[in-house]
Amino acid sequence: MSDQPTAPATIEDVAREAGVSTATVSRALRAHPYVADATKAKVIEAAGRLRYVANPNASRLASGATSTVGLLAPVLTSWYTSEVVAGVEEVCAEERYDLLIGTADPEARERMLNGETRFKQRVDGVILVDVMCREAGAERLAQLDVPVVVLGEALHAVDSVAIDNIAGAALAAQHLLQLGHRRIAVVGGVSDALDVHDVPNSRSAGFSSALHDAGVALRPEYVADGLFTIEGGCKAAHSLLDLADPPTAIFAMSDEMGFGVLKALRERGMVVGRDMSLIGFDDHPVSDAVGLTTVAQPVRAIGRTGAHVLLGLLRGGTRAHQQHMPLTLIDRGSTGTPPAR
Amino acid sequence: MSDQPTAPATIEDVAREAGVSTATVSRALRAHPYVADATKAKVIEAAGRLRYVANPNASRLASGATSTVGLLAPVLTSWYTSEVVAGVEEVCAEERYDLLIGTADPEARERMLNGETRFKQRVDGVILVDVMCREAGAERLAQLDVPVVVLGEALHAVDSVAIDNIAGAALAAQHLLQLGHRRIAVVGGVSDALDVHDVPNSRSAGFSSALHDAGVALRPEYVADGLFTIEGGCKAAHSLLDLADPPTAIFAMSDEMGFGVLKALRERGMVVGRDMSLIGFDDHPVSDAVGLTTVAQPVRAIGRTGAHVLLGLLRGGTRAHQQHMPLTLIDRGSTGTPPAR
DNA sequence: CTGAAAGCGCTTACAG
DNA sequence: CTGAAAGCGCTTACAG
Repeated sequence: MSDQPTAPATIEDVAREAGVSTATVSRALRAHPYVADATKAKVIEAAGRLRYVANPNASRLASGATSTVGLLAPVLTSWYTSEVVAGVEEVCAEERYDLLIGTADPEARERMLNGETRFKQRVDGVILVDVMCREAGAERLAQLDVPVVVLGEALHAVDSVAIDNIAGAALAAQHLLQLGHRRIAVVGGVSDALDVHDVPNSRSAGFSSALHDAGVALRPEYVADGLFTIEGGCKAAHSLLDLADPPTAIFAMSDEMGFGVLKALRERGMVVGRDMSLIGFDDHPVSDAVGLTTVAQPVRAIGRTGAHVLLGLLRGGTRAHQQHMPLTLIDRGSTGTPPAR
Repeated sequence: MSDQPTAPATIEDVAREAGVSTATVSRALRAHPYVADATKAKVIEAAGRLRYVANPNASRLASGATSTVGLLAPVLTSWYTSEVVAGVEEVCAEERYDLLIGTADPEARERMLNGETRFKQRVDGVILVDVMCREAGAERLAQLDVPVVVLGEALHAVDSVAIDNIAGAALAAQHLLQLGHRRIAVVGGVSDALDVHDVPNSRSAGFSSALHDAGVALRPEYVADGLFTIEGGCKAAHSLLDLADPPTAIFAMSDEMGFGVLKALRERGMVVGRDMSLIGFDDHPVSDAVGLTTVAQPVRAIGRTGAHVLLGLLRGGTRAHQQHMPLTLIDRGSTGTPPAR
């Protein structure tokens, strides 16, 4: 009857309180079948009275399951990653899984691929965000003793959730073409991979092939590296504007590079949408404020879907393979018809 | 000698391999004193050969420590929070603590204050980010059986790491006053608390008292609610600009509200820094791109410091009490002298 | 449907 | 400095 503020209640306390064995308590509390309804009610009632919560370390040790999902990402602070993480966290919380987060510096990534990770014995499954492991890396991931889901990159050897970057870039291209642009530039990033499935390469491929389909060639001097940063986008835009025959429209492969382009335009006294058309990619939360037209991707949904795919695997489901999330173009006025020459 | 890809090595395997007891393995691997150097070397060598990693659930169950830090925040996706989380994560990784993240919806917050949380028995200590528990809540937190550190709000009953919001807002006020502004408005947020220590109230207090010290009154009609969102900042700015006698300068209590103000100015064809001076608060990563003058706070350092304070407590250190992080004004040109009437 | 008992893989007094 | 043994708090065959 007396409050015992120290030492949380154990399963034995509950068993005693309910007048059953600890085995029965364990079964009753986890909705295990074959427990008489009356018994179950008694146990739940006793557990509630004692504010009993099973010690996760003990149950994990005994059962062998960790009830924890590991999440590895290169940076946590980008808008994209934090949104994905939030989606994963939501689902994990709903499904009563813990989320263990690790930062994926190159070494951590390599260790992960080798199976010797900080996650060892700590997690039931792993979600990789924007780690870019390529198909070769995916094959090594598939050998791991825990299921893995990769987010942001479409893969075959392991389950993945991604967007169709080729189609997304084509969407941007078609929008600019429809407005009448022909001198169209791209601000993107150089990739170390030849793989068309990585982000810069596939957006680049989708964009240039859409131009090509319309009979417009992507001139080599219209391709500038923006490093996927705001500052890089700014510099890239300046270099494009310094050309003898500058473009009338720019596709920035990310909204953040697009912000840099906006900065460059402002520095030159140019008005976006009139003197220069600009379209981004992502739908960053700031894009609405600055009026940036963009190809929107459902970032939080990517995180949620990834978590659901992984939890499905953990529950013995079959592989979901590649999931492609939908893209939509949002016109905010940063694009317009090309200015008269 | 043969590779056993299944079943990770246990402490018994290592003990056998090294020819010692499991107790000695346990001591040797955790740099426990009183282990002969030769023995220790033998054990470390054997553990390495077997790729042994102690099962965290077993060691936690046996030792009673979780080696895990819990982090609770209302939203994970704001730039501010994700940056703080990244700082906490860095330190936790360095110090070999796991990080367990939870979202602090109002109910979770209340449960936390009551000590019945998802973190129960899972963590050795808790970090609260932007939860706004006030001194009364802090006193309840102090009763918890684990140490707690609060970030973003200066408190007495528990350790806290925050900035001096009053001084920061004064910094902004002085900057505008120096430029010659007298008709100065504030875009902030209404607070449900009377407490001068919460963010909107203290920034508001610091700002108006700095104006007052210069003999300038903050007119009631120059105070607008921006809801701490981009959209809210935009609407607030429009309402200020619709006044018969509009201000010549605006202090936005957050950079994101500042972005909204920028949007409103653009919508009205006004040029920031010339037609209207604007200063924000935070130093959001986009602020550099849009040229927003702001009061910068060291967000990642807040996270890192908070983690260090908590780990110090976990290691038996004494309370660190309030930590105030430094603020700096960054002039990016969105402020200028008032326009001639 | 329920219980007694073994076992999960560590850590830590307690002896020596 | 080291080992035998108890114990951390659960889960889960195995019987019944």
